[in-house]
Amino acid sequence: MSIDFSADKPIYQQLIDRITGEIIKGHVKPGDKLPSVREYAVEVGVNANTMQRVYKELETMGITETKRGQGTFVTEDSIRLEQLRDEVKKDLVQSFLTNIESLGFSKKEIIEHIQNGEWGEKG
Amino acid sequence: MSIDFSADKPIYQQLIDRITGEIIKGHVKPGDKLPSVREYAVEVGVNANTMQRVYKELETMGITETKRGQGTFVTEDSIRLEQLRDEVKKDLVQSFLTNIESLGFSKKEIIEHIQNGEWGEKG
Amino acid sequence: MSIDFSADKPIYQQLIDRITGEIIKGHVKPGDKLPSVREYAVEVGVNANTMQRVYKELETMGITETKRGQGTFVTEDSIRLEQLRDEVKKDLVQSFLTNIESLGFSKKEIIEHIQNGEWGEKG
Amino acid sequence: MSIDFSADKPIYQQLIDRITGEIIKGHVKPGDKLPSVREYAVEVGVNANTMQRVYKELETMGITETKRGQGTFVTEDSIRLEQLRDEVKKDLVQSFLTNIESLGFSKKEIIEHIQNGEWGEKG
DNA sequence: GTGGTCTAGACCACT
DNA sequence: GTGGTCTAGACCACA
Repeated sequence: MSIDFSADKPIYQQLIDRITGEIIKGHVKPGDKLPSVREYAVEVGVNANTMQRVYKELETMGITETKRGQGTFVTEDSIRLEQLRDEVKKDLVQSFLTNIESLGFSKKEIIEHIQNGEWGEKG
Repeated sequence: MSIDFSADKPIYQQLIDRITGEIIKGHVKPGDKLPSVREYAVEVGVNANTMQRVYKELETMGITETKRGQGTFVTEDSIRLEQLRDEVKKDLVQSFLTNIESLGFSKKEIIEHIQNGEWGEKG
Repeated sequence: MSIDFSADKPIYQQLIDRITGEIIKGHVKPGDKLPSVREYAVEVGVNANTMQRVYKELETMGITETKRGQGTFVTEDSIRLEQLRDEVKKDLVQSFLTNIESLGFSKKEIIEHIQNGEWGEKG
Repeated sequence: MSIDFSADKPIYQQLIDRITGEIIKGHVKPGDKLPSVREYAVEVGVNANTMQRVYKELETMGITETKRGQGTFVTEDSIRLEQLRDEVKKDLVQSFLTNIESLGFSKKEIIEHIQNGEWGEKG
């Protein structure tokens, strides 16, 4: 939930993932207004420049739209959001499988490990 | 199988993963001698210092042992190698699940995607 | 206090020992920021790569944490620092005793020599 | 007792320490004949060149004497052997104290640790 | 020949 | 500015 400043994953990427996650989960809906850059930066304790970059990338990805003078909003293009969801899922799985392979594990073994694991929702 | 010089993952990490993978797969066995630093560096087309770093890291991980003037050998401590396998698997899955969660996907949905995907054994 | 460029012990190891010592002595405290790699390198007169290696090793040992773009900090995990102190002390004494033994001295004789010696507090 | 091929201390140095130790302990006496280079090399499983170096350094140190055609003998100069004992002891303690200091421990604390330790002869 | 250390200098991503 | 990676090339100790 919180930002890990020592992680290998860049802070801005962690923030992109978090916001993307909120949208995927439906906690944030198409047309919703995001906090201002400064507000959000203060909230999570990062530099405003970092948050600026996050918003910029989100807009580049077509996830948000900026209305001058009004702020940043989640796009109302729900088809785009569906695309986003699929893209993200595909990338996630693809890079995971690449890792599995290069490290010498079989897909079967790993899936079993995930299913038997003691994490999260038991889904 | 080969090194991606433009990937986000550093070359030396790719090499560590590769060698670790070879050991996990059993292609390289306890007590086996690895190629010399310079030899291996030439083989994969990286600088000798980069390969040196890879070997050093492997030794720190307890995977290899160096006999001065003779070369670098995979440890004969097969218990350590079993540990290694488990650690690597656990880390792999753990970080994947963290990603899934922060991006708002359910474990169930992702596993289905992996199983139905067009990768790996069906690839 | 200063670096011996012609010692048998590598420069980077001397630097690790020095920083570790500063922490053990309490001159550097949990959460303190270390000088930047380049800054410190200039200060002691070594190459930046050498210092980079020192910092990397310290991080691997769990003594420091790096916040990207901000610098390197002593871990705030004071339990880890206590562990460190004990580990270092144990290793120090253990390797000394191994030496004593292989060279054929008794522990008693050596301790007497240390206590009567012209070093340290009496120096 | 045995040679550690993966240790940080060079094999030849380990062997010098061992032989020196045997003399200090009195297991090997002034005038005693040492095994031939080849014999000894086979016995401990090292390269003959390595053992050659060991014998050469011992002679340089004035500990042994070579009689052509007869072999290598521990010097009968018992004053030299006493000197040797003292030199070795002094070096040992000196380097230990240097380490203690650079790592931020007090002499007192370390001696207590040695005395309370669960090693060796309890001497 | 083998690993290990160090330098000099370049380039990159992140904040 | 901060840490991180990589190259090229030199030099060293060890077996």
